[in-house]
Amino acid sequence: MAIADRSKVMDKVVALCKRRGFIFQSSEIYGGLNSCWDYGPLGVELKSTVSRLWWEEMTRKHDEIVGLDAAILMHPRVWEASGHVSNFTDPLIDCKTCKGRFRFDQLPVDESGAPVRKWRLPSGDKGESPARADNRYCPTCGSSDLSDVRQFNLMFKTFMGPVEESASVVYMRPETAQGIYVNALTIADCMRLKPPFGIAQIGKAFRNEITPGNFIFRTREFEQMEMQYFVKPGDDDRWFDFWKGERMRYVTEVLGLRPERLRFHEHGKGELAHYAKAAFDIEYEFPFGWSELEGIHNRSDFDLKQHSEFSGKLQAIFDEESKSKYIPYIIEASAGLTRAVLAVLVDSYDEDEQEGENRVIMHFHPRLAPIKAGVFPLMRKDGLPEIADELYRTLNKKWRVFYDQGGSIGKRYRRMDEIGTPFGITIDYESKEDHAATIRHRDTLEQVRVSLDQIPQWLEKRL
RNA sequence: GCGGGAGUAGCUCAGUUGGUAGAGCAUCAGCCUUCCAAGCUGAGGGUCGCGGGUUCGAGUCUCGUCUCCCGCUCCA
Repeated sequence: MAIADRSKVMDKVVALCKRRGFIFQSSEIYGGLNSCWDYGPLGVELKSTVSRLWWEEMTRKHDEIVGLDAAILMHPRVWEASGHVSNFTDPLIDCKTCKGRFRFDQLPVDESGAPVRKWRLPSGDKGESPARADNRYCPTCGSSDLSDVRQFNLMFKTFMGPVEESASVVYMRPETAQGIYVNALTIADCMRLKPPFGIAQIGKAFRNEITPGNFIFRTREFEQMEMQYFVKPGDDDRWFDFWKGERMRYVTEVLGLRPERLRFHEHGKGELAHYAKAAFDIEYEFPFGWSELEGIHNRSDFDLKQHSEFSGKLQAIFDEESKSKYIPYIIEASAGLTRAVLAVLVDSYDEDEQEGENRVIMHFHPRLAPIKAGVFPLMRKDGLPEIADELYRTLNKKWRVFYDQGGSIGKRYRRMDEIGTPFGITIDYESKEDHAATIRHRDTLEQVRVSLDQIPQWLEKRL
């Protein structure tokens, strides 16, 4: 069941995704576009299933969590308040000797002599252009043969309106969270919510990553599933722990990822981001190494304080007990949808080698499988296709089911194994007598005989 | 963005000193086949990543560009 060389799994999954219509490169007939991927018929089924399960997990299981779909383009001031304008703009330089790349402000300075090199720092968004003169060197190889400073802004810019003036510059959101923060009080009002309450959102975000890569793991256009939970200050630690537990349960029970490939990491004080009071990562062991799947953060009142200050409108909630206003704390559960899809793909991939034959199997949980069952007439004659076709039409009203009468029965099973279809339903000659079919299980290869009119219920129980 | 490697059919590849594109698998049609792929017959599919240049002629030489893989940063 296990694949000896897991490092090859990425390549195999990428190839499978292309071959069988899960995910392929954007604009491929024009040579492709770096870091952009299109989700094909099976990929979109898988992705939307993962996001639907997340949505149900949030908004159905918790009465106090409501949904939102905010615009991708937001007022530019939002990103000043959030800290993205200043923190997402990195001055970087390259070492010409060892080819390393570093942030300018993290380079060590040799104080022994008089300043030799004058640095021209590109102006930031606020128009500041600090000039500096000193002796910086490469922390790796010690060389002082360094490139000029270049400004990397991780936010995509675009223009609002037909005229490209700087006044109309807007950013594509680099995270979905801010859409929730700026609407939080409106939503609390119109839904009559008091802390603790949550707002869930699934949507695209854009980051001009310096180095995208690893298939859909890090892309410049990506999809997030975020739930921001608003609580009273003082309750935040308790809710932080609560959501840690909820999210750990989700990745194991709902996504069904193998426990041995999951680990949980609570950040120490030194590694916290500027907005976070506490952070907890859920990491998955991808073929390329341990990487973050999602994070739970205690963002304190940082975000709403910032928006209060920048907008001039206090983002606070009235507390009946104390008759005073307070800015709620935010516990954030932020997951990468496209990362979850990748984790499910590589976690499911398996090869079964017998006598030189190689069977590729995607062990999707039936709940996640893009196609739930294959319906096959054993022979393409003697009325078997008609029976199979009728069953197919019945089942396909409720689930995505695939009808196949081409090739030997074994070949049809393999085709379904490769795309992770959990059940193969075969109509044989006995079906004409007993009105039943054989259902073959993808993982166990067990076969059971189920009456034709019982099949919908039988499937229902297992999906 | 920088350094290294690569780009011929959906996939894996072949293509001889530059002479005008092939194989296997896959796909489709038909036949065969009574439960775990690759038996038979036939068919479709490539302006050789894209764009210039050299040449009578370029998959083959040259330049540019795009994309992918491996490192250097960042994070969902």
